Amino acid sequence: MSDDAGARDLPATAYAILGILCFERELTAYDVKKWADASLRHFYWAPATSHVYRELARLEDRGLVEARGASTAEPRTKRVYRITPGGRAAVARWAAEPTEEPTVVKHSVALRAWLGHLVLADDVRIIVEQHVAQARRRIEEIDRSIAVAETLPAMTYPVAVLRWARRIHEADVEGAEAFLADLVRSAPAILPAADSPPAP
Amino acid sequence: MSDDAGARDLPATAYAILGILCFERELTAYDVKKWADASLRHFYWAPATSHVYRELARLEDRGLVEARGASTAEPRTKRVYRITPGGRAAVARWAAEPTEEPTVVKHSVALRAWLGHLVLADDVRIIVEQHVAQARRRIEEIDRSIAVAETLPAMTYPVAVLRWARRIHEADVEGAEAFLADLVRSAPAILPAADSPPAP
DNA sequence: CGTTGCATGTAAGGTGTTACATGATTAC
DNA sequence: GTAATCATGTAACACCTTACATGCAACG
Repeated sequence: MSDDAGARDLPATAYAILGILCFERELTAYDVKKWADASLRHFYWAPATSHVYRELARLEDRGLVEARGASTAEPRTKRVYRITPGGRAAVARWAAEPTEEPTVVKHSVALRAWLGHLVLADDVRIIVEQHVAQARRRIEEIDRSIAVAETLPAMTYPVAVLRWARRIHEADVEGAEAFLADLVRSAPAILPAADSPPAP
Repeated sequence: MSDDAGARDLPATAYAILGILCFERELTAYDVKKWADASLRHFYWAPATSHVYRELARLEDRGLVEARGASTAEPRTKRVYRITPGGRAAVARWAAEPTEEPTVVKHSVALRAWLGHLVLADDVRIIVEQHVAQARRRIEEIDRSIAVAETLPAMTYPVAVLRWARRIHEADVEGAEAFLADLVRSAPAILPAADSPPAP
């Protein structure tokens, strides 16, 4: 038996939550969710609230986190979680481990645009333009996260990763704009429709 | 009753598969998987093979695709799928529909780098450098997909979207390199360890 | 005194994966 | 003839979400 206790075969999500718990002394499940929304979301994923609760319960079972406050018996009372030495060791081991896991970009607007030949060029333009606006707002959110993190010590890695994520989302905006420029060149007869009267 | 037959509440994945079937007259499940690996993977996702089979069966149930070849009764014989008019209408409707669904970048290397403070700076450097190499290979794959698609007519949208995806993955490489440069600046004492002898 | 934010969960169900089993066809 | 590729699925399970239920605290 090796000494990696309960740390076997956890999904990346579990390590993400464990990772969040490394930045503060203790957090409620609710707090973890807020951290995920503010930071993790931009380069990994934002778990559902209920998922965070379930994941923390599992991590507690495995001894990777421990809770202060109400015991499991009393429902609906505040519970504050803290990472254990075992949890810290597990997440550190995971973080140092090289991976072949490919980066996934799940981009439902790009997927729609990919099917552009099925719809009016104008509809494609609309959804991509909307996406550009949304992606710009996302970049502003990242900037706010960076601004907050920069003021804190011991956040140099998170800040560096948020900057990395920022570049990716900037490229998304640039790519979307280049796509729109392409669209204008390849469908000039359709796109100006809003300005010019329809041909008889 | 509206006439949107069996097209209710399908996940984006189902539309992705339906979309692939719009590009060719007919395809086997195996072919669909290959298309997904070559194209979809770079801006959306690559489904497991078994998933493609299950999804095609569901789409057939709903009348959005139809199969030629062996009937459902005979197992393990070749089945070729084709999109139906209803399927084409459903995917066209979906593609034109604006969405607020945020783009997800699921980047397990960035997640590890985010936790850099838990491990040796050298370990962080190694996994990020490895990722850069992998991301560069990914860009080459995208280039090959673009080269193939460019020779085909009616692939202008897929080509434009692949270029968009290419920008995103290029930004990933640039972001990773900037991260590494940051790392050298903030941890100069640790990083050159490989070249210089350890201090006594 | 009502709304917003904090706070915790359960139940049910859909999505997606891995592991496994099986066989036909093509190319060397 | 045998290896690789084509080709099809099932079973079991893990992951994650939505919908729902509950209640306290602070602010206006």
